[in-house]
Amino acid sequence: MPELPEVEVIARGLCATLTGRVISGVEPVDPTRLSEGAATLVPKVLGATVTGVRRRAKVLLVDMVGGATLAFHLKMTGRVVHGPMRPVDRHDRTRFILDDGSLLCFADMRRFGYVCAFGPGGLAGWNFLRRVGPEPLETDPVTLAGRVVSRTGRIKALLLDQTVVAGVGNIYADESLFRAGIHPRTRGHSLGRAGALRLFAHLQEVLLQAIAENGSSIRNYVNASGDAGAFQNSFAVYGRQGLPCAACKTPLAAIKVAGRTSTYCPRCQPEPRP
DNA sequence: AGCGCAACCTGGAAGC
DNA sequence: TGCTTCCAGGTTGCGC
Repeated sequence: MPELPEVEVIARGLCATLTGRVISGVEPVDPTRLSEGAATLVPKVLGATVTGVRRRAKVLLVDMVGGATLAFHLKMTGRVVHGPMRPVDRHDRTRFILDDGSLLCFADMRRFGYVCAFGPGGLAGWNFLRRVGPEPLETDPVTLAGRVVSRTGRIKALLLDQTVVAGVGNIYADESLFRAGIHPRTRGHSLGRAGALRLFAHLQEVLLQAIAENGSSIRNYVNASGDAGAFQNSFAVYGRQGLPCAACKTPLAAIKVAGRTSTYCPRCQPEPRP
C-alpha cells in the first residue's frame, strides 16, 4: 500500500527515466479506472512531452509541456512501472507507450486506484488536491503540531486524515506514534505542544528513513523499476501484533482506531487518561 | 466536529 | 479437498 515514501520513491525513479519522453500511445485496458472517458482523457496527453514527475500527498503527478498533467492515485495495490514493452498482463489498467518504444504501465490488482488527466492549469481545480493538508516533510513541525493540538479527535484518526497532514497512511502513523511514545487513542488536544512536536519530528524522521530505504514492500509494492523496498524490515510495530516490543519486550497489542488496525506497545505507549 | 460503518475491490490466509 | 469467512486499507459518503 503505497503511502508518501513509496510514492516519493516511484516519482524520483520515473522522473529520471521519463523526463523528455513523448507519450505516443495510450491503451485504456480497463476504462473503469479512468476518471473520465478515454475519448476526452487521451487527447489531453497524447503527443505530449514529459517535463518531470513529482508527488503530492499520495498522488503521483506526471507534468507535461504546455501544463497538462497526468495523475495516478495508487490506493491500495496500484503500481506504476516503466520498462520495456510487454504483452498486457492480467492487472494492467492503463498503458502508455512512449516514443522510445518503452511502456509506462499502471497496474492495480484491486482496482481501487485511478488515472486522471488535466489540461493546462486544470490540476489546480482538482478538489481532491485542493483539500489536502500540508506536506509533512516540507512543513515546520511547529505548524504541523498546531493542526492537531486544538482537535478533540483521536491522534491516529487525525494522522490518517489527509486534510490534516498529507501522505500518511496506517504504516507510518503507527510507526511514528510508537517512536513518539503516544497511544493511538490519545486525543489531539491532550497531546500538548511538546507531545505533538515530538510526534511530528518522529514522523519526519520515519518518512525520511523509509524513503532512504526505498519504501516498504508489503503485499505488492514495487518502485518505478519494479524493485522492492526494504523499510518493511525496519517496522517496529506495524504488522507485529503479539511480537515483543523492541524497546521493552512487552508483547505488542492491536486495537481498532478510526476503523483501522493500530498496533502499539501497551507499555511504551500508555493508555491516555480518560 | 467526531465517530462508526458500508461501499468499492481482489486475493491470500485461516477456519471448518 | 473444497467451501466459507475474514482481513488488508485509501477514500468517499451517509447517518447519528
